[in-house]
Amino acid sequence: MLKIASPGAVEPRRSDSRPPRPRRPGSLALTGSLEMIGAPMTFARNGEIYGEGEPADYIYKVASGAVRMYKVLDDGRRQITAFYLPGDIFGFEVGDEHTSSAEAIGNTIVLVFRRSTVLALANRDGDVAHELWAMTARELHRARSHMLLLIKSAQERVAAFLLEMAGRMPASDEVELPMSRQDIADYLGLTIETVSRTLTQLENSAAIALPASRRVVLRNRAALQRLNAS
Amino acid sequence: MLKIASPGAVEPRRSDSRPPRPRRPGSLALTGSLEMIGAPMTFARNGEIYGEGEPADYIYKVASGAVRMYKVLDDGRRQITAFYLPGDIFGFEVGDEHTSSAEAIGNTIVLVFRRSTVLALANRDGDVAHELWAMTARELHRARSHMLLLIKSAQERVAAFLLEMAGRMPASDEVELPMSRQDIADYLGLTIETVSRTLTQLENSAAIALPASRRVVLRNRAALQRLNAS
DNA sequence: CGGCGGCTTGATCGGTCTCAAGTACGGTGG
DNA sequence: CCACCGTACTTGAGACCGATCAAGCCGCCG
Repeated sequence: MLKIASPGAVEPRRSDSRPPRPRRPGSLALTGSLEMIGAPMTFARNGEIYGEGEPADYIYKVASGAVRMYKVLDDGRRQITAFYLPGDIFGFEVGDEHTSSAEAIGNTIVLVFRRSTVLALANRDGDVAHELWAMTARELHRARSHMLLLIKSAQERVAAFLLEMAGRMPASDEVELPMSRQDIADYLGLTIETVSRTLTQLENSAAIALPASRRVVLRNRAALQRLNAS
Repeated sequence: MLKIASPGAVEPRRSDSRPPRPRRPGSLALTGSLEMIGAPMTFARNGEIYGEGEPADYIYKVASGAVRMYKVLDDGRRQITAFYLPGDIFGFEVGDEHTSSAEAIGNTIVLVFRRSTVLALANRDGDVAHELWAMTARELHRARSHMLLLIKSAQERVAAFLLEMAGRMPASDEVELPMSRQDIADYLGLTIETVSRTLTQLENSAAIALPASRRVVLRNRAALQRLNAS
């Protein structure tokens, strides 16, 4: 239990200077009650979007690509707490500082919003305030589900992960994974070898197919569900 | 990984009929911005306060005793997501249903508040709304810390648990644990045997003393901190 | 005194980690 | 177009930690 989880080989660099200036506008629909203009911002593969402890001045919405949010324990182990896919909003904090770090997984475009603007809006409009609260509650729900994941066996964790990703993707039977095996491992609390082995087991038992290492075809959802207790 | 976590031997029974009628008033300070009257309600040891999926019409504050909040996987495994001690507020949901179950650990008195009252108040007062949001955010923070726990070794988990409990108790060097080994195990994602063994290890290494099975003296906080990576 | 539930301790088993090669793939330069 | 390289991924063998199965112990209450 003293292993380093290689938090990205290449030193991450944000590909843009931080405080962004609106260029092409993008819209953030806070589930309808709030429509805002965001500045698009591009991050290179493994680029740091923000770090734990930094001031949380901005809120982000994934336009394309994918984002991992994580914490690093002081012995180097990394726990990924969430993946964010196109359409997802992240980086929103109640306090003034980010409580986790966020990085682009591949090349990624996010829309950026000033936190102060959103908070001001929430102060005037109760519906907006409720939206923000509901967002935090959804994160809480996801975190609790994730806790349940972490007490399961390797097979259950991987099966649950695949089902979760499939549910969040447009074409829901063929999943294109944006993240590496290491990312999956750090999300599931496993090692990369165990993730790899488990995937081949699932392939051998005809539950999935792996036409490419990052492309997963769900061949037998029922079998995956069965593995995935509750 | 197919073990039953004995979700309470005796069938839990609430010791009071559910919709409570105010008797002796107790106060709920929502960190200052909200002061409310709550009806005291008593639950026997292992009594169910509410179940997952039930309507979330009430909010609770622990007056005395302790409460466990948990989810049960369909194979019987139980994950305790949180313990609530005197002063703690729990049972608050953004949606209309409880997303977990809650039980009294020992004989417990809670103060009960109508959710609708609190929500109405929040609609009129932005500060109250912010308080509620902050409460959810604190829960999120606790859930994320708990996730980090679950990827650690048994020693680290138990050490972290003891430090957490000590930090939440009045006398912070001698901890009186209200919960059983089974509860601790289900909280930490371990078995009761591993929890027990780990405690004796910690005692043998002089990090703690165990004058009674539910009484823990923190004898060497530094050693516990050292175990507890980040 | 007996019985029972909660806790501890012991012996063995098994799943996941660890260490170590080997393989596939994508990009770069000749 | 192909040879080369680096990175990501897979596969194998062995070790280790925590789970499992099984007794025993302790404190409490009838």
